[in-house]
Amino acid sequence: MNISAASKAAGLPVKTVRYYADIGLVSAPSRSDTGYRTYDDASVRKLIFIRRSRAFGFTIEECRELLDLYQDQDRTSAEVKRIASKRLEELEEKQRELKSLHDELAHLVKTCRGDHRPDCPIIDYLG
Amino acid sequence: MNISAASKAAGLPVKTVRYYADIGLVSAPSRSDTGYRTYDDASVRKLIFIRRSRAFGFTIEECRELLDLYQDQDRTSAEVKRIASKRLEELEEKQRELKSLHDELAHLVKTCRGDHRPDCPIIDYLG
DNA sequence: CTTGACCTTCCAGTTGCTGGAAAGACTAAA
DNA sequence: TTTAGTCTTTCCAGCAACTGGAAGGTCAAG
Repeated sequence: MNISAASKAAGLPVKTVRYYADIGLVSAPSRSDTGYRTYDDASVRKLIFIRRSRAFGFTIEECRELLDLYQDQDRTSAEVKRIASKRLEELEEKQRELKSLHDELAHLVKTCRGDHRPDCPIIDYLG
Repeated sequence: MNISAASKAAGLPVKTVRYYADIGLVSAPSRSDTGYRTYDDASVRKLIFIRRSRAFGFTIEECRELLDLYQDQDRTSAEVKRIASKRLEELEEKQRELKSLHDELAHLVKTCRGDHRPDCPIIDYLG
């Protein structure tokens, strides 16, 4: 499999696939005689794993840990759960932040008349 | 006012205050004989305005527009409202994304035993 | 044989700062 | 007056996680 086939199979841009090997997140793929990267199904599975992990917002470093655990038959689910719980808490914190920002901005937008005149509660609040 | 006094008054790091002038978000401050930046109350008010705008997640470019409107006596509140509404929609979109990620991850974390054994629904889901 | 799609490497840019080095300026105490 | 300590300056590099583009080699179809 050349890189574009692997990228399609993994659902990641070609550039990103190369990037993940550059930073050592996945091991360097083997090369054809002419230097083309060649991928097998196992590599694609790892790329998919990373894509899904990234979708949850895990950092590259966390993806590295998760990938290690994925490939470790002696892993404990406790370790996986620890990493996931940490991310879950971050998501909850982010949700709280977002909600408070949202509610405040929504209130301002609602009270702004949005007409041709200059007076505006949004500007007043910011200034 | 030297830069550190202005930074304290505005609630922004010194580096950030310099940065905002570097990128032309605020105008370059006047300088003392020895080259120290000097700030007045009006500059500080603009910095505070930017800090609050940034807190809502407005990009630097949006802050630029908002600041222009702030300083424009002939602005229309419609223009302000348009920018704020756009941000509000983004916040709502982000909230939806976060909620769906959260719910999915929360479910996985809940169903993971988190013990010494390797089997784990989180890893299963990612892989 | 040519065309066009693919592949390579390398370098730069994105966003919004932040850190650090080297050097000059100011202030207060000894 | 010296000295120490705290400003301040500029400039350059780095963060995260890619993404874009240039210059050039490769491959398959017609």
